[in-house]
Amino acid sequence: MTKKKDELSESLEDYLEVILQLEKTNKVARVKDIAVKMQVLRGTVTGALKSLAEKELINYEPYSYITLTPRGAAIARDITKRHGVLKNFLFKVLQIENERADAIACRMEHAMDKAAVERLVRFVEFIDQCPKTQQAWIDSFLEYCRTHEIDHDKCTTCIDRCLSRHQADHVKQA
Amino acid sequence: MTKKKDELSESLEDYLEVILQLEKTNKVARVKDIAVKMQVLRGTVTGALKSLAEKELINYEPYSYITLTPRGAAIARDITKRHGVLKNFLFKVLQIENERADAIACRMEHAMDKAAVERLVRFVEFIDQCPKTQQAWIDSFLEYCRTHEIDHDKCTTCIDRCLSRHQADHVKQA
DNA sequence: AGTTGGAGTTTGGTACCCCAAACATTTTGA
DNA sequence: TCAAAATGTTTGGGGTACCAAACTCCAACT
Repeated sequence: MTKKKDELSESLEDYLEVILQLEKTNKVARVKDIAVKMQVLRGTVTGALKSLAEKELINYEPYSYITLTPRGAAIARDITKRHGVLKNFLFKVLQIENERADAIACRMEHAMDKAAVERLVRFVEFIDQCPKTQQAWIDSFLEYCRTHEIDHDKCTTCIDRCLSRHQADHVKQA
Repeated sequence: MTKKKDELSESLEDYLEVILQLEKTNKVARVKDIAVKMQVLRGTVTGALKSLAEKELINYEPYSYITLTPRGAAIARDITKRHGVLKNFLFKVLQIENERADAIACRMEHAMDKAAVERLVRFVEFIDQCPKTQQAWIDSFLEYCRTHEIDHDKCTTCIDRCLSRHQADHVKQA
């Protein structure tokens, strides 16, 4: 039926993301604001809006406000989620500087399919919940980035600490 | 001087990557083979080659073989490295199925800057070397993906095993 | 109400990347 | 050696995405 031409270009995905963001902060999205966020001229925005309207992802009448349709909003939320997940991984785990993490996430978010995003969510969750990793392990990673080596003499105490922490946490909950 | 217009499009980056790959396996790159790998018609390849030749990234004479210039080869190797790192992470760590990991890596590789790639390399290295993670931890992650929860009762023994393994490895090397 | 300036749109142009199909060259193998 | 076959190139056309600048609309202010 619909073949597979439901596919949006990366650019249009970005527009949806920005529109959602503007709806949240400003109630409605205006061409000028979209243009600023997308770093593009207003004329370019008009073109993109027509395209999105054709696909029934936004409600658009010339000279009027722009709102997302339910389908558009769903896609926008999905993309925003990807963005958040990726940025979180880049920033919190890989410890890439905030702005840059955001910029990279913005480009990477279009490359992953649903399953991959889901996997990454689980992965970050797992780091956060497995007693062997958590923040202590991420801190060790930062150390490793500086020194480029692991001091195996320290590992025993590190693992011991990990065990104590786990037992403490475990007792707290019991 | 050169401002920042050294920037290659994602598409041209892909062409360089493919040409490098073909140079390795076939000694030289031919238009038809590039077309197959890029999933594009031969005519499209010719256009891309002209573009790359203009930027002095390949040696190109009509109807003749194609080779990378030193600059082109350097870029191609860089992109190939990104691709490998990403695929490795997606496949080995996130355990995304081989083909799909490759396809996603192929799209993500253009989004990361040098520092981010470096970080990811270190990250995978670190997982592989830190006694608290390594393959055992990755296996636990897979388990977590299935169950969506951590069985904290098992953590103590898991950490104990980790300690033993580390001590065994450490002794081996001493 | 009339004017004016900001917001939105249109138009014409560029660049990229692709396809289809006609065309040119090289390779091949009979 | 000399035509097919395979390979490579050109041409014309389509889609997207952008800019610059002319233009239209609307709303605010006097």
